[in-house]
Amino acid sequence: MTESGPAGDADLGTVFRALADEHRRTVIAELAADGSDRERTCNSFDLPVSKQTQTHHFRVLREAGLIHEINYGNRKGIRLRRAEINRRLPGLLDLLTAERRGT
Amino acid sequence: MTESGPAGDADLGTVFRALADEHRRTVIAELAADGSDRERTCNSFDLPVSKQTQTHHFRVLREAGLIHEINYGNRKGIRLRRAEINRRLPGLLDLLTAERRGT
DNA sequence: CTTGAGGTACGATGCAAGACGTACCTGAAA
DNA sequence: TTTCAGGTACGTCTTGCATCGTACCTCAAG
Repeated sequence: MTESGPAGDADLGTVFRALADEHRRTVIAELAADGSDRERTCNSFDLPVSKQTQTHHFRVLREAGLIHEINYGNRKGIRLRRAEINRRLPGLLDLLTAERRGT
Repeated sequence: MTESGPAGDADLGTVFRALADEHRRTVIAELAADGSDRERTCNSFDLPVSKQTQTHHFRVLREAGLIHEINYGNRKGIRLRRAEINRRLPGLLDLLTAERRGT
């Protein structure tokens, strides 16, 4: 239900708003930098915020269509929607990885 | 004197925050779509907000390093910083023009 | 079954941001 | 010089959002 974003109704404003936050940008940049696209846990990003706030951030990223969230009940898997992003917003991930590398 | 943004200290968060607003995104998209890069007036964008709010929006765009504002005293010229943007944030303008064309 | 770590739901809070009203400045044209 | 449209400055209102506290849920491991 309601898979919005790059793979759905792709609102560029929603995507930019999602990526305006440094924590969320860090998450996507890390995912984008790892070419293996393996599933990661929310915890593995070491965000310096409470878990409630993390829930919030990952939800924003999901609603922007940037990630998939796989629910296992008591834990959650995160996966970058690389293909959809590159198809609908080509160049976006490059911007993020470039910033992270300190261009 | 504080030329921030793509041509200066390029904070991607500031740029995304600037482009998260639909009015500002419209401005940049229109500028990007016009290859002639001619100078335009603030009025020529027909933003459905008051002139005070327009002043605000153009300031945000300037502080994000996306436009130049040429002050003539009682009127103002707007110019896209295309070269700097394409150098520091390649692909960004394409994302905006693509959205506007209804990709 | 109990425990505990990972997650969510809901509410509260503090702050940033969009929008406008009023007042004022600037310069071209009448 | 008077007028007036274009812009700015400042204050205010309202909305959105990042953050956290409290409470509850879920499942795997004892």
